Amino acid sequence: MHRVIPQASDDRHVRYEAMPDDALERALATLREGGHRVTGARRAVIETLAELDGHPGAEDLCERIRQRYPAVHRATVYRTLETLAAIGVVTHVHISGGATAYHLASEAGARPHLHASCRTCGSIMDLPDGMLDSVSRDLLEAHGFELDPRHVALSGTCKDCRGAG
Amino acid sequence: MHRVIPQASDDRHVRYEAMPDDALERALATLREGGHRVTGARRAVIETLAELDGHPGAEDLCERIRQRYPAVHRATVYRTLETLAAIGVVTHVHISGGATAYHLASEAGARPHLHASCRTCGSIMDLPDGMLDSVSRDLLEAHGFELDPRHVALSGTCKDCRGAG
DNA sequence: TTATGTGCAAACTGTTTGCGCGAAG
DNA sequence: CTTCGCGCAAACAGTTTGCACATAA
Repeated sequence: MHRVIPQASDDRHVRYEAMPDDALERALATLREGGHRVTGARRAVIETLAELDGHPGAEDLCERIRQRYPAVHRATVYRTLETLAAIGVVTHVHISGGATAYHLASEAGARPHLHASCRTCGSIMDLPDGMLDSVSRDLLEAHGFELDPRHVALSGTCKDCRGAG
Repeated sequence: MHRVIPQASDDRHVRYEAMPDDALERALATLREGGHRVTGARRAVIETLAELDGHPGAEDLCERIRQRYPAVHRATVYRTLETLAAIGVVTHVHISGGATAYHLASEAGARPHLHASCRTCGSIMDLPDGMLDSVSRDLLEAHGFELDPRHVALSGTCKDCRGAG
């Protein structure tokens, strides 16, 4: 695969707000620094990640990628996400009863944070990073357990669903 | 080949360890009260649940059940667990990257509690139920989100694995 | 008798893996 | 030219579902 990327000028549902190219180039640099190769598939994954809002799962990414780069295979997306996670370019959070959600670590406004997912509607909300600090401390002191609060989303019912229910 | 291990074939009350009959009968009563039928498969699931220590997943249960009641199908185990959960006879916790864990709600020493699972070794530990109370309060006040702290296990690294790592 | 539960096979979601080819370096 | 990454198919774990038959009430 070569750098023949149909950077659509006719994009109807693609918004380039925060200019992903910047994030893209930084990600590619990190990839090179780690001794990894820069490939079309990897560009595609990073670019798509930069473009998608919310908390897309791997399958969401696959679907979106397929629209522009039909040659990029699902398995490659998974492998790429794994690689990118390993070098810190993307972060992921496991959602109870759903797909793992990914986003670029360097995304604008994406400093470290926690997640909570709604059991009813599946929506995911971001939470302040320090929210579980005291629990973490407790857990470590009392049980020797080192909590990784960013690794899994908390579960419950969101505002809207509480209202509706 | 007889009785290397005490077996229950058509004998309903073979019990080599103490007591699950009590929990079993209570569970069956709840089942009846809810207008559900008492069946062999349901007995098998409850009995096995009472017997297994730790935090077995549905597949663990299936395997154990198959040893004694080979006719009970995996799908039935899942459906039974769903039913029992609905009427409050069993509780379940979703484990990140693993199987949902079940246990009898009425089990000895099984008052409500939280769980944490080790990302490295997969072990599951019980935690005091109130551990996330202040976080719950925060979440509700600040974000309108109603946390269900028993629904998902916290994730991190257990004492042993921290030592080893 | 009759609704409810069951066994079975098959689908399903999310993810991983072995294989040989092709392309990045 | 030598790896590393790729596409592909297939396997995988955990769980759910449609169907026809069995059975508890």
